[in-house]
Amino acid sequence: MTVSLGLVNAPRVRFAPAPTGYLHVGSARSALFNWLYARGHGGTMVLRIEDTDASRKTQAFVDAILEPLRWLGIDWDEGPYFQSDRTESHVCAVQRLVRSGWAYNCDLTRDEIIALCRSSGLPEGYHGWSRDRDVQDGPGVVVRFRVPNDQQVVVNDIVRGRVEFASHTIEDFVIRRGNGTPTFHIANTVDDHDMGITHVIRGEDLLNTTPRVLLLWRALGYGDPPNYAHLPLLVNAQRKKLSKRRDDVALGTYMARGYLPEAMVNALALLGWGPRDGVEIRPIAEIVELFTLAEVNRSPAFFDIDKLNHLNAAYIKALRPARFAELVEPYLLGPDVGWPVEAYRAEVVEALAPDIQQRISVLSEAPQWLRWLFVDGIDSFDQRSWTKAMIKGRAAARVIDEVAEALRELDFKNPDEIEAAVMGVGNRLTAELGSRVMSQAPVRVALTGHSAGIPLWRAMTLLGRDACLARLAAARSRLL
RNA sequence: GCCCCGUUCGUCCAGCGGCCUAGGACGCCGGCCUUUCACGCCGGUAACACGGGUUCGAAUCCCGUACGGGGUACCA
Repeated sequence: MTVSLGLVNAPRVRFAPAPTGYLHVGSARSALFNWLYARGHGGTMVLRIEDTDASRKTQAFVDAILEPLRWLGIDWDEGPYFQSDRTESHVCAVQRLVRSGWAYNCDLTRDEIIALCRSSGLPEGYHGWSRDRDVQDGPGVVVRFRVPNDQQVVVNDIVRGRVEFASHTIEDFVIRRGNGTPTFHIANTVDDHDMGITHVIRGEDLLNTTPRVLLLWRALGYGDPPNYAHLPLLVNAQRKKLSKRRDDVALGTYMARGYLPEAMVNALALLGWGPRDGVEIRPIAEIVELFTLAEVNRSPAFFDIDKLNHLNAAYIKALRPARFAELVEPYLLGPDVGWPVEAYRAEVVEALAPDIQQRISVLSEAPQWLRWLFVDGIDSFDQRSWTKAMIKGRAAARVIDEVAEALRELDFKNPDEIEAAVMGVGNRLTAELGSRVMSQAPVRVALTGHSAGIPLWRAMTLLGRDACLARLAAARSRLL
């Protein structure tokens, strides 16, 4: 391998996901930490798809990884390379190991291995059974690595420090399957070497495989191995490693729900690491600057959706109205949004943007705050809101009648006039009836179907006089 | 079983031998603002797993125990 002199110290990292059909938040975090390290050190980020069996080298599987990475803004300088394209090199390495005596053939099945353990009284496992049997290669015959008997294999982990493994606890693992394909260990070793990887940054679940790679590395005469950094796992509320089945781990679902990539990346960066100054919400450029691998935690982190929501809400609030309107549009034009697409008006959404931005934490919550604006009339009232404002609220019918009367006079250009009219009714009735009458509540429910919403006067200006009067009348008729 | 890793508020993070009466953030609770809901602001709740060392001094270093997790495949 040749390395140009000026770049000798520039690190090369790699993100090496298996194509499983989607990108996992844990993988995304690994990708991010690799990326942070590379970007912070003028390094190179290599993307390598670990499709050892090649059956998953399809555009769909690859896109399922690349698209979320691009969305997050995690870019790469080389690749994607495909492990399946490099099978020849891997097999070559296996052959070299066989020739040099570091690896040998084995034709034992799982059952035979178990039987051997039983009959010899050894604990279950592979005890070098075929080491000296001189098995001939052929179909179904695997190649195993001859793990040295009494050696300490040391992993100098940037995150965890020195981790030692006694080689006798590692069994002679398979490096080439019975069908001739290389396994993860050998492929990884050869690829990391050939690609000049200087730092392997990945999840702690791979820590135990590292001594094997180190052993292979040495047997292959590769020289100094890469540096390793094993990140703490991301776990669920039960403190188990995030799993596809149990947990909500696909990046795509977060994308779809309306999390902003900036917020997602910011949140991911805070899992297993934190800036010393305690400032959590900050631009990625600053995180790149502050991030160091040695500061990464050693204990598992729970991926807390509440925290994510908080970050996302903060990022949404910070959006300029025009930008917010642009980003939220797909959510307001969705199929089950509840109003016809023709009703949608982008300029109104932009005008209301600040009102919506402060009320939602994910973009997909936007429609519920704007429904009243785009529907033809209120077809369903929120039950609790109706009960409170119309039934329990005092004098709802009179409020509606008098507000409608007052509104007829207005041109609806000025929200202040509308406010004065509605509040005037409330104050008048309060004086007349001798106890507080809230005029805003029934009006709001009549016009929007809900007791919670954006400032009423603004909403009414947008609705216009005719719509307001019609909705007031419709609600009023339900009160009889 | 064996191997490896870990353990600071419910959660995430800070703390790298004295600045700790342990700090920030999320959540939760209370208050202020407000004739809606929010936002914002103010305040509160709540943690160094346990036991031994080392040291003048330990959340910080060492050992052990407990608990949690990961790995233990012809998955990666």
